[in-house]
Amino acid sequence: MNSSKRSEQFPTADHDHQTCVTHALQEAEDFCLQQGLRLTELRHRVLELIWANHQPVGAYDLLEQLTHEGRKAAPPTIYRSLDFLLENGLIHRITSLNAYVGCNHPGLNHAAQFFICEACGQAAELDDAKIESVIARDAKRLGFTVEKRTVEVAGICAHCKQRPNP
Amino acid sequence: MNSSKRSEQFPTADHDHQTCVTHALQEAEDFCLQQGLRLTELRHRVLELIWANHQPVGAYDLLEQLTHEGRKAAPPTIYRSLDFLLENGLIHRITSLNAYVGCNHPGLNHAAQFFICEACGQAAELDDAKIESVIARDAKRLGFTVEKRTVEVAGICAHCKQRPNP
DNA sequence: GATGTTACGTTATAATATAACAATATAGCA
DNA sequence: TGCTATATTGTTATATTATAACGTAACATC
Ligand SMILES: [Zn+2]
Ligand SMILES: [Zn+2]
Ligand SMILES: [Zn+2]
Ligand SMILES: [Zn+2]
Repeated sequence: MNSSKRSEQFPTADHDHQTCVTHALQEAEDFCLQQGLRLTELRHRVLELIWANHQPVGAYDLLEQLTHEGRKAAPPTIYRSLDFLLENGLIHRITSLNAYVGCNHPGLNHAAQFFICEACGQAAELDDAKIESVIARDAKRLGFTVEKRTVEVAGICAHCKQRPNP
Repeated sequence: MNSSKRSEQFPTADHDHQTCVTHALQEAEDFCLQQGLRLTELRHRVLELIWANHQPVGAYDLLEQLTHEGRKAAPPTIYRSLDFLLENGLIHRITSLNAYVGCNHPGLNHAAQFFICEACGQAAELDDAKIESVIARDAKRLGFTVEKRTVEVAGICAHCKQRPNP
């Protein structure tokens, strides 16, 4: 039971991450094919780099990796790919980190909550309907129409609490 | 009933904002006196500028206002004041806007949620224990120790829904 | 008043993101 | 096929937000 319901757990050190990557890329390819979207080589590669691990990664980190691969790349190169991936729900932006992470449920454009470990840098994506309903209730009381939610919780994950130096 | 329980409402156009300002500044002065903190002229002025309205304001906006007042100011000037005000719970940073807004319950270092109107730019600060408890429950399930919460909801406030052009 | 500490001034630079326009690739069609 | 409109990427410059580093001034305590 290493990979079942992984999207509701904090990524563990021993999980089969290659499965995460191939699954995410496959889902992205399927989704884009289905939606008539062009997952170009660049966009595919950026998505792959983002999925290298579960740590949100900065735009300029990605940019550096692209240039090290020999590709001609400038800030707009990476930001345009990020925009495409964001617009189509394939990645999330972690506002509190100015960083980007792969989405566990691509294409849904769903609300998500993130728990981010300050020790190992990993982020867990949750989709807790309860949080959404409480926010919706507050919004209703205020007469407020919700457009975008940002729920990001920083702290220390269970794994890092056990290990002093991750 | 214009100003009662204002902290749980979206700031209305007709509310007596001068009361907000004087109350906030008075509370800040009292708090700093009580805690042995130095609310210097600069810090006091920055706090006052932030409380000019209920719209989160950017650091460089504040900086420009200071320089227009004839004060010698550079980015560190304003960021150091912001740091002081943040550390002592007198203001909040709105991560999704890179902007700063006065705190309704200064000194408590409490968790807060923000509802931010994309039309008028105003932000309402809530302190919904329910949201906190749901987050705490998720954290417990994950074995996650919460350090910092960011809950920011963007959308359209009731007032702006009624008026097409605020 | 000497001394240690805190706050502020000043210059430079880091980190993140976008504007504007040119070149290229792709898709749809004559 | 070749032509044309559109989408994508390349390129250069710049905007926006934030911090590093170091010096000076104010303040407090003795
Ligand atoms: Zn994984
Ligand atoms: Zn961790
Ligand atoms: Zn007010
Ligand atoms: Zn509004």
